[in-house]
Amino acid sequence: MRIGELAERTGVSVRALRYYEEQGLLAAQRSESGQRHYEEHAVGRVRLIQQLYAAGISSASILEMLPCVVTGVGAPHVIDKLRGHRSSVVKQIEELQETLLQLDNVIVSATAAYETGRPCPPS
Amino acid sequence: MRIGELAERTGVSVRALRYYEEQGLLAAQRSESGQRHYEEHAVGRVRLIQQLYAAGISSASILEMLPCVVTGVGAPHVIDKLRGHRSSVVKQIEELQETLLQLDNVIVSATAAYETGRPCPPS
DNA sequence: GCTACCTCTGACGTTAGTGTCAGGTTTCTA
DNA sequence: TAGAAACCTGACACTAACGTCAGAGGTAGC
Repeated sequence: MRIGELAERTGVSVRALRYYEEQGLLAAQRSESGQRHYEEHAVGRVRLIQQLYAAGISSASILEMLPCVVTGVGAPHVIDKLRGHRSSVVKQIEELQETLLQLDNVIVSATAAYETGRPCPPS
Repeated sequence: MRIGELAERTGVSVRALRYYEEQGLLAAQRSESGQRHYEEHAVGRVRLIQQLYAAGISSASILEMLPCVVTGVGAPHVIDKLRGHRSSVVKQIEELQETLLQLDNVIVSATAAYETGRPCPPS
């Protein structure tokens, strides 16, 4: 498929896909005229990249661990890095859960305050 | 307390604290000479701001919802925004949990591959 | 073969949250 | 009271992941 279709199927912009290629994260075949052509599995790859980005992992780190993620084989130092990212993700989840509690707290009391007309500061 | 102490106690840089003030997120008393002085509760406020930033909420949004977070009173449209942020946080948590599973998967198979010498692609 | 749409490269712009530096004032400690 | 350390404003720098634009060429339906 061409870049536009990949963009549409993954929900990622064409610009972002070219950027991934620039960073070495996503390869493409080229037609004679220079247009990019992607295999089916590029869809999964793009989703994986997006997930890792969302986890706050930089493109340089993703680049380093991608072969390992794809092939399942990795040198010890790469595995160490993966473990490091793992614990950072765990930490992020914990922090977000705490934020969620705070937001809930605020939403409940603000809603109550509005409904009753009586301000009621969150605990 | 002065800005240096607040920075140390919150783990946030002096520069960042001044930036929060610039954005209207964090007020300070000023001494005659112009130095900032913070109350004790500024510590909690800074941590809250950091949490919201970590949840991907922009300073403009934080500014809008901060009075509500602090006082527990909010207009309906602010409460709506809070609910919007809440669901975005929930989504982030879910995505991070999925990422965690993927990382675990990779770590396990890469470790096994290294230990046995037999590459074993992740499922 | 015309038209509309897609794609190419290259380059500069954007946003957010700082880092850093300069040049000057204030506060603390010995 | 001197010197060190902390603080002030203002300004420019930086990073990351793109957005956007220009100008040119490629592709597909009729």
